Amino acid sequence: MNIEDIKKSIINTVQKALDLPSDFVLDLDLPPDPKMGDVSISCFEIAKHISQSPEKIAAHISRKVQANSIIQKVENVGPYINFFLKKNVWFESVLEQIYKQKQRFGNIREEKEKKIVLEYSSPNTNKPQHLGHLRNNFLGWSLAQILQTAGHKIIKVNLINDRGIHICKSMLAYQLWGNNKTSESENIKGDHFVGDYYVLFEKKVQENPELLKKAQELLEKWEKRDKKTRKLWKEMNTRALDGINQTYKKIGVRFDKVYYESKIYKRGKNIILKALKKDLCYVRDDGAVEIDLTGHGLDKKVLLRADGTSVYITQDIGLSQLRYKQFKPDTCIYVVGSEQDYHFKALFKILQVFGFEWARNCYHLSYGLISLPKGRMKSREGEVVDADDIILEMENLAEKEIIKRSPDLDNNEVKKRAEAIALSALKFYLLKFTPQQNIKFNPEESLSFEGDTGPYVQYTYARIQSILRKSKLSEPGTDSRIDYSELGNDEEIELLKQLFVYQNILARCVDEYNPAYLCTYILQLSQTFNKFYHKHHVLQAKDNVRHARLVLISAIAHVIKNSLNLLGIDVLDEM
RNA sequence: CUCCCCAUAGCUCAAUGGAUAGAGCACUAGUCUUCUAAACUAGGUACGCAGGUUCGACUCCUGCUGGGGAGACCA
Repeated sequence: MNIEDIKKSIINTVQKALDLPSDFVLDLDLPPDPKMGDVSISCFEIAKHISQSPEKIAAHISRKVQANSIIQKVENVGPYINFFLKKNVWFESVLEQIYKQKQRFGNIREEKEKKIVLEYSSPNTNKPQHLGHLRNNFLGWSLAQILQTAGHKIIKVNLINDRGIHICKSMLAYQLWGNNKTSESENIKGDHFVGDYYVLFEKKVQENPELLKKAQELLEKWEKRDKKTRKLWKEMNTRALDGINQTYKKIGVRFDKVYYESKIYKRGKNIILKALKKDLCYVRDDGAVEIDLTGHGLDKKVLLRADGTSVYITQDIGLSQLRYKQFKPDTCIYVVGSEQDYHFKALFKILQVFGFEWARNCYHLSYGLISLPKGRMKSREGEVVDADDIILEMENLAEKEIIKRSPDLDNNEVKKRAEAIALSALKFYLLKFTPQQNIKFNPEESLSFEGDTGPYVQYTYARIQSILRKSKLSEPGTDSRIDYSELGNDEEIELLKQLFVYQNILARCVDEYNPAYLCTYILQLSQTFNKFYHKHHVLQAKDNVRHARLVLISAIAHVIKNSLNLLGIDVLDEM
């Protein structure tokens, strides 16, 4: 018997007791107080269906439902039916299912498996990534992992914004003040090297507005494929990308397909010209091509400049169509910050107006901005929390903590653990917020390894592994000798309940594109385990209890590992 | 001026329209000769304001106040 069978069986007893149609949807809840029961069903929906008071229905069912192979007893509290389950059956079902399914545990196959193009990251090649990009990268990666558990095929896509006025700004600054330095000669990571010139440009342009014109001239030269300009562009771009890719590697983020704006930016133009012929948009008096979206609750939007060149949205129109042709996905998800909410509303609407039906299945996963105590992050002024810097800072902190605890540890092992712990703290910190929520960055909180943090969960996992190692049963298996009726104290029941609902949590993450539910969940699971740990012994318990508890904690470890991996976080066997 | 997002404890965040609104941080006092104290235990405080829908609202709707973002031939 598995978890699904148990749920169905409980629901079925209620359906039968009331002669409800078998497709009548009933959901199981957890009662607020464990003393009330193990699982519950509320009667409000049933009451609507059979026009009786929910209290009467609950009372009726609690009298009528008999104990069976799963249900111990039934009680009603007002309009709620509370079920007490037979502990041994319940524990055995859940724990053995986890043991059998391992990393597949909790995965729910959607009826229709979809092909999904997931665009995330999309960096500019004129600067290194900062905290906001990390949020994007972590969200995108985690979401890809989570959606895969539902059987969806995910194509992770990156769009490198390697062209445009912002790129020319750093190029111009280098031309003027670079003195032929290189990132190698200065021993600076490529993206930082380029980013420094971008910041320098923005500083100098304050004193000398003429520089902006020069940057625009440079852009024109670039578009005309001027040899010297292209050479400089290629050099600086290669450096910047090299640096960005190093950061990707460090944080464990990958892509299935990478697009370069410089290669595809002209693509949207033809689509717009075709739409023009069909009168879906129009040429303004000054020659620019515009679309009127006021009928759709939006504004007018320029699609092509008077000189025929592309604007930002032009290339997005082109790329979305290109990707549709290449992959024929069921859904496209764009992971992009909330400051572009309007842009994507307009983009999807324009595509629909142009007759691309698939645009209805495009979705902008908008996430909130990160602000610093001083205010908004500003790349152009260098007022940012740099991604590489904060990772390094956290690794150093983690290293200190590790050495404090294990002074004799091998240096390589220290480095390895420090990296895992630092990234865990950072990833967990950024993922535990609901994506839509803005984050007020608090340096101390984010650098912490204690409390509601990734390392806390990792620590819980390491504790379990330590017990399993000492038990000589690193993988306590299903065994007919295991007597699950030995389990049943408050902490054990609470742990089992949480394992029981894991797949519901995961399903919500899939449905709502939201990894944060998993964060909340593993924190709670870890807390409950740590309470159990302090109150009850595993290794010192008598034989049959010990064995059952080993299976329980092993199952918890599996679920923690699964969850952390879905968040892009590695576990450690020792900390 | 218009549109979008947000408002919960001193601070940072949780809470599929349902039972007594939860964590962490900070503060106080405890717990390591016992499976790793990155842990645990005990202390108390909150749904911005005003209406509405509902058997039932932190959750949905309207208005207001306050904060953030957008409405560029920037990306």
